[in-house]
Amino acid sequence: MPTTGGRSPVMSDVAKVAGVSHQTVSRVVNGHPNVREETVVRVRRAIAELGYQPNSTARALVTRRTNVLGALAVDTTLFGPAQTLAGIERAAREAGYFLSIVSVDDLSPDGVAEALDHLVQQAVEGCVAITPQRELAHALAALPGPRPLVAVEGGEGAGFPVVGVDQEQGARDAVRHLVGLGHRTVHHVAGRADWLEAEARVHGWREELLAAGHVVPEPLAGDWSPRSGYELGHRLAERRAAGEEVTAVFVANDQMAVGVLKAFHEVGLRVPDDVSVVGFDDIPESAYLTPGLTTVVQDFTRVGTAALEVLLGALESPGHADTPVDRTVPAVLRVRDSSAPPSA
Amino acid sequence: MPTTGGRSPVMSDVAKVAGVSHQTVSRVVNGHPNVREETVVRVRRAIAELGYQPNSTARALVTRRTNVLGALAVDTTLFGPAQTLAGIERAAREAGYFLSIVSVDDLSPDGVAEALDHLVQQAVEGCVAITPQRELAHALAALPGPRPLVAVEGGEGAGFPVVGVDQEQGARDAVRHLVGLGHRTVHHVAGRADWLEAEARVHGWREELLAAGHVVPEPLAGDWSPRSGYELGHRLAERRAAGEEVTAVFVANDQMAVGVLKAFHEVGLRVPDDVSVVGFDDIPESAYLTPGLTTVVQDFTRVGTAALEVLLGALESPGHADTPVDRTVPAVLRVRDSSAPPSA
DNA sequence: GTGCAGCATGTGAGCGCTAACATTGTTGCT
DNA sequence: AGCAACAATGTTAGCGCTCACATGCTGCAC
Repeated sequence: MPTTGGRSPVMSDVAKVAGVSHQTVSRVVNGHPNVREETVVRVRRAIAELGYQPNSTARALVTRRTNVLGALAVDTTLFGPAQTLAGIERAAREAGYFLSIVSVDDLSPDGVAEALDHLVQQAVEGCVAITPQRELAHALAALPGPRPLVAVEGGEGAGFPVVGVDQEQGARDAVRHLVGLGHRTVHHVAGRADWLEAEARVHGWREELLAAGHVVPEPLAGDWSPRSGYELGHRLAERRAAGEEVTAVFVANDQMAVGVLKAFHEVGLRVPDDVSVVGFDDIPESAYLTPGLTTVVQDFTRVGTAALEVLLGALESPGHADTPVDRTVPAVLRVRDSSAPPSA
Repeated sequence: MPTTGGRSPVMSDVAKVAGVSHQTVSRVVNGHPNVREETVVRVRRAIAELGYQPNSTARALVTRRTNVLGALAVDTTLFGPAQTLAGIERAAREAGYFLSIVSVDDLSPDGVAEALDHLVQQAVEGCVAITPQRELAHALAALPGPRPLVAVEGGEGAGFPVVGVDQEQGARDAVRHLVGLGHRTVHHVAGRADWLEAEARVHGWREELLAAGHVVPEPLAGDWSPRSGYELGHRLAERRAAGEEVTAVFVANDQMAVGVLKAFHEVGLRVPDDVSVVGFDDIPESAYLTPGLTTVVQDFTRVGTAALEVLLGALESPGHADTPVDRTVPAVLRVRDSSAPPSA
């Protein structure tokens, strides 16, 4: 058995064993035509014998293609971003790319710049950025960074394509559902004010209420966490106790809805008998809460896939990079037990 | 202003502008000593002027260090793996490494081999594998793949270090808590049978029950999902209706506990008055369920950090690779409202 | 003055690969 | 027969960088 003296075999080692030139080995490895079938077999055998692995670094140096895509993520402990990331990862792998991930916790321009730099240093060929916060989207648009870049969930008009779920439509569907059940107004527990998704949901909620000719109550500002939902749920209960009409609540995400449900339960408010509750996200637990939570489903996997599609498109035809195409995935209302007509 | 004729500037461009040799530029970039202060300044200025970015590929080719670590993840839509991954990512970045992620959905040897190959192709310097399933851990041990490798949450004795939470201790704490409250036995809704964590929790539960001299009921096999918790919750209620003593349940994760809670609620079983429920994971919702869920907290971030620590250790002293050190992070019981002494 | 550290810098080679061109031998067509 | 086209292979150069070594130069001891 031939040896390469301790170091891992390189192309010329294979060439020697197969009795050809290193270039022929390269041709076989890269599937070029015009190599005699018998030669291919010989080279393949030599590769197997030596356990040769092409050196992707050397290849990248000469081809100027690293085959690496970057992903900029925010808090991946949240349901949505984590799901989206998973979708991106799968799509990237299927397209033959590696995916390098950097998550950014520090939203200041410096923090974002550092994260982007990390990606640039790695010479990624393109990048998907999950940018649900306004601040992040702005920083991204202002900073130099990897290009082409596709934004997910926010940052319209910043000069790069944006892919995301139609938040506003989802919110309107939720409100329309409640109004359709006969509620004369719908309260809103909003997500973090600096999140674009929160803003879009507030907007959709308000517009739909306005369109229906209903009163628009003051929204309550939450932060996505169950805790804030719990606190605001109590606030809502107080409003009701004070005589305000509180028969339906649209909560900006399911985690906060969990808190709202608990608060209502504590003060003896029954859902949906006394108050209807509609959430957003459809986390796995939602169907099994008590009562089962009516919510708006976001297909995060599809968002991830779509984002990668757009990115790959930009990679293939760099000319089109200036004409950002926004891709929107529809949100779908899933009705369960937490929403019902108002009692009398 | 000097130009590089369209192409991005390389080291020799900087050298020309600064009036030094490319090697001196290299020294400045890499912070070598023995460069005159004035020269450093000149080179720095030239770098800034040209917007020079060192080519990491070329550097990697000659140094044989890619600065990339790999992460093999399973279903990142689950709470635990996603959290762990986030911890790994952060630790990797802080240590100056890039992190390339590949998630494996196909647990067959072929699927795992493909995922590993993806990492090897990329010439990662080391790899963290999240391996909660027995099958995955086995495939990993049998297959050639990136080395050094650190396993998270499973795969003891396979020849590489393992980092994880002490599942068994967590389970025992949960059971001891319930037994301490006066329950004469504790039922168990288990996780997916092919998961090592599920197995460890079953084991801990059984041992603790045995140690307390109590009856060990037949565990119910779930699959981590709220749905299975719901179904098995009903099964448990039937057992109770049939006269069996069901006053306490240890559920292998919080998501299933959500389903159990719903099932109990449907049949009029009050928690904790009629039955105590203890979960595992402490997902963000747990504190805000009704009632607040007593559960076992796993510090996933710490697991991720610890895994990377072990990996970096192995990277620095390859000699020690043969003496796998297992690192275990303790689990902590968090008592809330869903557990109480049995009634009468 | 000579010798020899030691600092500051330059020179050359080569990492492992692919692209471009050069070189054969083989075919087909006039 | 003669020449073009093409298939199969080899040869050379170079991607952008770092390493090892070579070269000057200063300063200081003898």
